[in-house]
Amino acid sequence: MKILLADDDEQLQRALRITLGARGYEVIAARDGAEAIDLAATTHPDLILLDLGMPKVEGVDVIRAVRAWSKVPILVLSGRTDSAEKVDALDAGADDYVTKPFAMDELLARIRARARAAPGDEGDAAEVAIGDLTVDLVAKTIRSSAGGGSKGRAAAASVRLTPTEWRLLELFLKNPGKLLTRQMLLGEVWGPYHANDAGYLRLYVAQLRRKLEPTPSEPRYFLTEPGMGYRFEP
Amino acid sequence: MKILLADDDEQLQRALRITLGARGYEVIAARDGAEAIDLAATTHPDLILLDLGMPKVEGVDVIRAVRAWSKVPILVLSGRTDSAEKVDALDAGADDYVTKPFAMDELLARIRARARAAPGDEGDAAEVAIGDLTVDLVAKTIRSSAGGGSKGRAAAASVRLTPTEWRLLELFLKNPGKLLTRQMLLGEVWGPYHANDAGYLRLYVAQLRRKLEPTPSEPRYFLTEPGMGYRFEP
DNA sequence: GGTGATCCTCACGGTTCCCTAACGGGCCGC
DNA sequence: GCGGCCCGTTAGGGAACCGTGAGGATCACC
Repeated sequence: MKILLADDDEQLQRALRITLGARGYEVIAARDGAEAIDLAATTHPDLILLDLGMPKVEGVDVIRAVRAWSKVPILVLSGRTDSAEKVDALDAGADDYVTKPFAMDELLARIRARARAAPGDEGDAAEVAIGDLTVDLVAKTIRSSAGGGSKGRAAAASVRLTPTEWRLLELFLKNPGKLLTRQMLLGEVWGPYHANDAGYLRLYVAQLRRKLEPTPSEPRYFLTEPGMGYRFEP
Repeated sequence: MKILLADDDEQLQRALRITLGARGYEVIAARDGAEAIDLAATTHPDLILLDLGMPKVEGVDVIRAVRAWSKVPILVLSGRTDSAEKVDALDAGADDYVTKPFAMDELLARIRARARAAPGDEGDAAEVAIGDLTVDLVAKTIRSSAGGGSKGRAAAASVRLTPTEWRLLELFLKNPGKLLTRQMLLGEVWGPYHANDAGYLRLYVAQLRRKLEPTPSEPRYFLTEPGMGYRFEP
């Protein structure tokens, strides 16, 4: 359970880091809005604790930027008690709003509530079949489904994906049949600032096809939707 | 959007009923905990507004009883500010906790946040039927509803829409039965600067008809309103 | 310091899509 | 009957997009 902690208050950040760490959460720290957006994209946290009023990027803009490509729960911390600010943050996509000062056990309970609602990543069916290959998302392995023991090992050795390829493949396999827009794919894999560089995608989709499709020149599983994006069809 | 309002405070209940009703929510009222559990089971609300400290059944027990069989979002209202009570309610399964007195616009924003996170139990409202075809607006797919196995696959494969056609179709499907003027359609699809170029529309409406209507020459779903615009009739 | 893998940039054909233009048919007023 | 208006249809050019290959930049590891 990774939590992205975005707060510029040194003292509060240390206290939260210790408390959350003791509860078994893995804490990633960001000190301004830009860093928060960046880390949200690169580390894929399971929850974001966001302090409004950080330097560089306005808090509501951080929420909007993250929501443009991710549904990760966002819990806002703020010293402001205006209901207008709460409404803005919640409508921008935040899931909860806590005003400082707050009781630590209440914050922890709200974190648990958000984590509970979040779709469990390590749910079921970590294995997906693509043609003659079987992909295991948790073990990060690909083996040949067709019976043979030694042959299977040999095939597994021949199909190896790079980290970026795994991130991309994970997105496809978790959204079978659905259209994934370029914007969404680029945001999830490379971060929100590269949402316009379409060149990356073509290259890595081509590599996935070359490694996973039976006939890469005529894709059957990783389909192109011209002008919109790509689609994984099981 | 149905909201189950469980509150024994007569005055607050009336105020909430009026406010929520004005926002387009359908309000179901319960006056004690037992009635709340009962109505939650029989009416299947989309969200529960629950006041702690109602007679007959303890608030936290209501939460547990509902959570035993449903994941409907529960938003707790309470006059108690103890963090211990908040923790109990949240850990029992509540999704949010608001202390009275509260600002009405904040409550509404929190309701929107909870409603946003709940994508509906199973029936995706994103699917619309047009004749023998079923359109899924989020997955951007069109498949044949009629059972036929191989024929269905073939039809699904043959119906592919371009990005502009999807934008236009989305407008029609989101405004069923309503007249859409040329001005409105052109502005939404091609931007505000092309509001007078009527040529685009004829072309793309024709393509939608050719791809979706059973008999494109005699439209049944995408109707022309001469001199004004078009209308989608489900 | 060398080596290998990974990631990104750049440039080049092929395909798809979008828009322009022109033509035919139904409806209305004259 | 006749001409104008609006709608439906078809064909074609230009632009954007996609697939592919080669090569440099960066980093981990030996």
